[in-house]
Amino acid sequence: MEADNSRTEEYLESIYKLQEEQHPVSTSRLAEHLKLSAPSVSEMVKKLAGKGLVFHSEKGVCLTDEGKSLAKTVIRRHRLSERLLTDVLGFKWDEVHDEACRLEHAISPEMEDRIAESLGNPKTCPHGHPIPDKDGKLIKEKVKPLSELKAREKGIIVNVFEEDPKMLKYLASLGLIPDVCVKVEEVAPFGGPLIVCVAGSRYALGREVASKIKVK
Amino acid sequence: MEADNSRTEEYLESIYKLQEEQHPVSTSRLAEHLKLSAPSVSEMVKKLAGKGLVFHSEKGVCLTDEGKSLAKTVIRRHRLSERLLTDVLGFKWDEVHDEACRLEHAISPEMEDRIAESLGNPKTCPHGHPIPDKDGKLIKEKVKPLSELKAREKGIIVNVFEEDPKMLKYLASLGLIPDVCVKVEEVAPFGGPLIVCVAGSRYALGREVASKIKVK
DNA sequence: ACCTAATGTTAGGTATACCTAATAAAAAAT
DNA sequence: ATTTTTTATTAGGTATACCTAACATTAGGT
Repeated sequence: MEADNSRTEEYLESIYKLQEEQHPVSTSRLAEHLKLSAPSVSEMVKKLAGKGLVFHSEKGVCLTDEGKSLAKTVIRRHRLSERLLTDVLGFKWDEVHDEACRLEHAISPEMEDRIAESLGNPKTCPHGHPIPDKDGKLIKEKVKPLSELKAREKGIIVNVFEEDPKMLKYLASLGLIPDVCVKVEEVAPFGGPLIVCVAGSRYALGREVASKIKVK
Repeated sequence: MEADNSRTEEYLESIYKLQEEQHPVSTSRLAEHLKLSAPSVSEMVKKLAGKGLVFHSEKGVCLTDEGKSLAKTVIRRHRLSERLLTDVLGFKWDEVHDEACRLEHAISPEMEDRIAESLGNPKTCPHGHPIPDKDGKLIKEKVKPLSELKAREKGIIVNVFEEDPKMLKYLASLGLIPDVCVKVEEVAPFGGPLIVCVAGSRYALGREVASKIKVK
């Protein structure tokens, strides 16, 4: 009876992402991230636990090995989809997130393989996030937020922790995309903006924004 | 609340296809095609009627203009997906149907446009069926089944009315794919096989199979 | 220690899309 | 003309995944 796993996949993906920020994931954070009510999430988490994909620790929800593996598969499909959308179909990096959110649940293991192969096994998505390989291995580079650089320090953008299309469009317009070198010229005091230099141009960048740009 | 139209799309697509063979579509034919029980279909059809996508005529279910238009959109997405899968991702024509059945519901109007553009606005799917254009126009070539050709007659394969992967694989192995010229050498009597000539080779082909190959 | 605020779960309810069993109506066969 | 078969629908039921309202539990703040 052709199970529809898309809700399960969506939950696991969210749990995985939240858990990277802060380990055991609370129901409320998960509900907020999924834009669902707390009871809905509470109930669904119980079902996921019943399927052996998550378990309840003291402080919140944790993925089991199987759950983590499935989550990584979904993330792999999401990021491969994004690459397909940009590299083959000519989408801009600010247009791909929502599309990929739908595609990730419609991709078979075979298609996953073929996309990866056709694109030359890309290591990252257009936003610079690592694409887990078939075995779930993924290379996390050691990065820090651009906002933590001091005046006169340089860094290379690794990834951008942002999904809002408007913000992404803005960042691209400044040339703030992965693999680009940024130099912090000045850091305004009292949480003020950073003056950064990208490809010869200078821009003032809010702390909030800068904290989402990860550099090495 | 982000409606999930995939079931609606699936029904409309089926109705459209069946209606091409025989105009008003009976509930039972539809149920058989969708592999669902008759009551399920009966109920769903009522809902589709409520949404103004189909209506009940004397003899069966008919698509409204809106329903037909939506059906063609789904078919366009299905066939564009198939082309993407073969032309870009290296799938064989016998591997694409099921993949496309899932993809067709995950494709936005924007993605539809980009696929079409990237592939140079293809006119047909890998099986030779026409891809409706954005306005729902589609060019149906005048064809007849290969099985209706007489001895010594020639034809060019336009499309193959078959979804079974095994059969498609077999046909491809004989070179029986769109745009190929076939000559019927002999027609065995009493509904027996046809002896056909394709690219210099001769094969015996059952009537059943030959009837699914449409030529011009 | 006590009250407030945040967090989590029960309880009860909705919509969607499926099912089987039974019934009604229409078409085909005898 | 009557029986049989096919076709369609109604009735009643299931699973999934969502909801609000109410209650319970835990954590801080003073």
